[in-house]
Amino acid sequence: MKDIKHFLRQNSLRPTKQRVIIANYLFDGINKHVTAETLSNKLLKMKAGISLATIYNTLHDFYEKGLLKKLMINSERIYFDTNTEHHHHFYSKNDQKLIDINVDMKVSGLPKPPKNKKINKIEVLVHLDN
Amino acid sequence: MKDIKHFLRQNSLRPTKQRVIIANYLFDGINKHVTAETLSNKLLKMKAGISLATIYNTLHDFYEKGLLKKLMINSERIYFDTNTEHHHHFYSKNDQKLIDINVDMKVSGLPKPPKNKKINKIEVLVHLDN
DNA sequence: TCAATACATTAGAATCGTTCTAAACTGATA
DNA sequence: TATCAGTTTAGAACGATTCTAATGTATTGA
Ligand SMILES: [Mn+2]
Ligand SMILES: [Mn+2]
Ligand SMILES: [Zn+2]
Ligand SMILES: [Zn+2]
Repeated sequence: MKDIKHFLRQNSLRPTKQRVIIANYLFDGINKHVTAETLSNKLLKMKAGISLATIYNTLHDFYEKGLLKKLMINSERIYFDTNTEHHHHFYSKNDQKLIDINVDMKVSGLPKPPKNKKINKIEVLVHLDN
Repeated sequence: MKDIKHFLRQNSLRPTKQRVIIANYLFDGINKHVTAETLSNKLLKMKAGISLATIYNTLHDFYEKGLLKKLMINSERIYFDTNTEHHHHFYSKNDQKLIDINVDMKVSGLPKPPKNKKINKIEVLVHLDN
């Protein structure tokens, strides 16, 4: 992303020092799956001393503006996904890693949803061994 | 289940008062999705004064013996499923409820897994609106 | 330019589901 | 029935996340 400050402003987010650093990292063109912890570690390596509270705040702010997707994969932590298109994932529990599945998959044989409910979205999670 | 004590013994679990009550409820022939909290509430209504610690212990003991499946649907709580067959779910975030999808669904167009990894299982979660 | 102010950052406390600890209890066995 | 391994339990601890409230900063309009 060339002009992160402009990008943040466009999304009604003040381009603070912290948000610029985080947005520069997250939206560098390479899709990422981060947790508060993995992001914090990455920022520490970059010598960016951003508090955990701000990391949580920023992830949620970005999420609220639709810049990130939330993935509820396991009960231990929340993943945020920079790929906001509808897509599926490989998940390796072993190395706690997600990999995007961008090809168009089809689910067939789906039964009707229960009365008065309608399908919002279908999520396929492919668990990997090892 | 007719003989819960025998059933527990068969699974190398001592048929204690608490386990018998919980197993009688969980394995009554109707598949269930419970959390520690929903199970605790149900047991309270049945006037069974079983501590939360025991509820957690028992759910995990049953899980370890393969009598329950664990479902990591969201980051707020762990669901245990009495249906241990491979199957999929409708999930209503709104009423925090899971519904089994027992029909045989097919996922087509799945790409190859990454090098050195193989597919363990495919889980389809159908999110319901409302 | 520069207050005034609305918004953002932060350390640390609080929350909450879950796990751990260690003392009391009980089912299995002889 | 005594023994003891396995179980239950209250309450403490844990860990991810959220909250609080004090401090800092981006924005803006005079
Ligand atoms: Mn939890
Ligand atoms: Mn969490
Ligand atoms: Zn993704
Ligand atoms: Zn199920």
